[in-house]
Amino acid sequence: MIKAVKGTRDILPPASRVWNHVEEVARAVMHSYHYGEIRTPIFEETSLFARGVGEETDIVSKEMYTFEDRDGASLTLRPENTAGVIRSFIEHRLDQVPGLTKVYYIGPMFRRERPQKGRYRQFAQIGAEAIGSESPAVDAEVIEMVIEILTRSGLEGFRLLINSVGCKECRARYVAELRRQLAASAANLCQDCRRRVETNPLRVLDCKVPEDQPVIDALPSILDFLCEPCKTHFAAVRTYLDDRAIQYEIRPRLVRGLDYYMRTTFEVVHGALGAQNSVLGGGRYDGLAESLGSKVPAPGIGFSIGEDRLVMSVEEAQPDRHKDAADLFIAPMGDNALRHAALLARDLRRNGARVGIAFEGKLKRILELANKTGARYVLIVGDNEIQSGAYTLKNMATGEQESVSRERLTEVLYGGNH
RNA sequence: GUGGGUAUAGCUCAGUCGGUAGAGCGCUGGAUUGUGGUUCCAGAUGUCGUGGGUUCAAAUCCCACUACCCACCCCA
Repeated sequence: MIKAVKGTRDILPPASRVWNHVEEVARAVMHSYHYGEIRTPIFEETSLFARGVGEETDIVSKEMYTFEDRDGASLTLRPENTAGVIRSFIEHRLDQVPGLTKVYYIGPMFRRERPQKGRYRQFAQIGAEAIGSESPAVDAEVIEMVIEILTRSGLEGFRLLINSVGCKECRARYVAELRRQLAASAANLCQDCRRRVETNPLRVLDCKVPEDQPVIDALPSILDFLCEPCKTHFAAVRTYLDDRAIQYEIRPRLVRGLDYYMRTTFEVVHGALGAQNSVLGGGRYDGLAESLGSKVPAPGIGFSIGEDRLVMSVEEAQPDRHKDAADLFIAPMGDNALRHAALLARDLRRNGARVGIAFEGKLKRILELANKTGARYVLIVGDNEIQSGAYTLKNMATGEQESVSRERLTEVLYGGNH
């Protein structure tokens, strides 16, 4: 039997309803913040991610789906979408378009990792980017927007974590200091951390090995190393979040994995996700456009929600809020009735009702089916009903039946008295 | 890439000391000519993950492999 490849999966109805719901909420919220949808290709030149995400990151060094095109070009399935959006921004000279560039995307990303709870090789992200301003007010609005999406999706019990990772200059000073202190206590660190001291000292900060915690606790906070502009920026972000009464926790240890982040970084965590407790991550990336070849500065900030994880968390909160069920299920008695019922179903559907129709089977069987699928009403259409112009409408919850005209049927379905 | 766990019906799982497989749910038909849910009756579905070994005999013991899950690394 051919099965879905490792780390990929089918989203079937009715579970797909939750996905639809989450996406509808996200679109509505982002439209209300005046974001427009951007659709970029699902694969790009490999060099885009190497330069954008960072050559040394795990994503680029060992997780990309890279393949050679027939003409020899190296292409890669996108592992994230910020680099693609910035590429598009530069290519189409969106800096020339009046106002901030505010775009969102929903779609699949690909990383060749070992799958586990909340982690897939093909996964979906809902993300947004606001490009063209360094203002901390934009940071706050982006965070407000993403919190709005989570809340209106029905997510409960999540926590917002924020931090500032500084700019090139102040982070470099901080990293140097970390290296200095960690080198001194390397003997007390786990294998991974000893390696991290060389590769990426910031990662030592969120090491989970208990034995390492004393050393980590003694390390300085990056917030004490921020230069004046970065300090001011972070303070302003916090003020704007306070204005909105958005609850957050400052986590100086919060480091994001992608190289391009600077200044504001944030993350939302939720308990339903196992070891991958992060529902979304985001941050500011002021130098990214230039490093991808933009001749003009294009400071930006964005986030991406792990849609798989959000859906998982929402399901945890409200397991059966989204049921698939027909408003009306039509039971035609015989071939004549089926032809009549088909036209009736079409008209009712055009008016927005969710209508099912039984193409075969005895009435008993059809009622069983309607019952199992949760249909609210069954309409029995037989030759005598067609002739008399009065159908038999059965309320499946109460078992009551009435003889209804076409007008009365419409009234029951759309009249709001049910 | 590393570690641990699991693998028996569509799903969730039981299966004793090695004697050739079961339950619940679901599915199909009937009790009911055009009336569902509850109930009753009947029925179908298995490469016991794959391959090998031990044995008169393997779902069960041994070996290898594969898949899935969880965790590490890292991230959404």
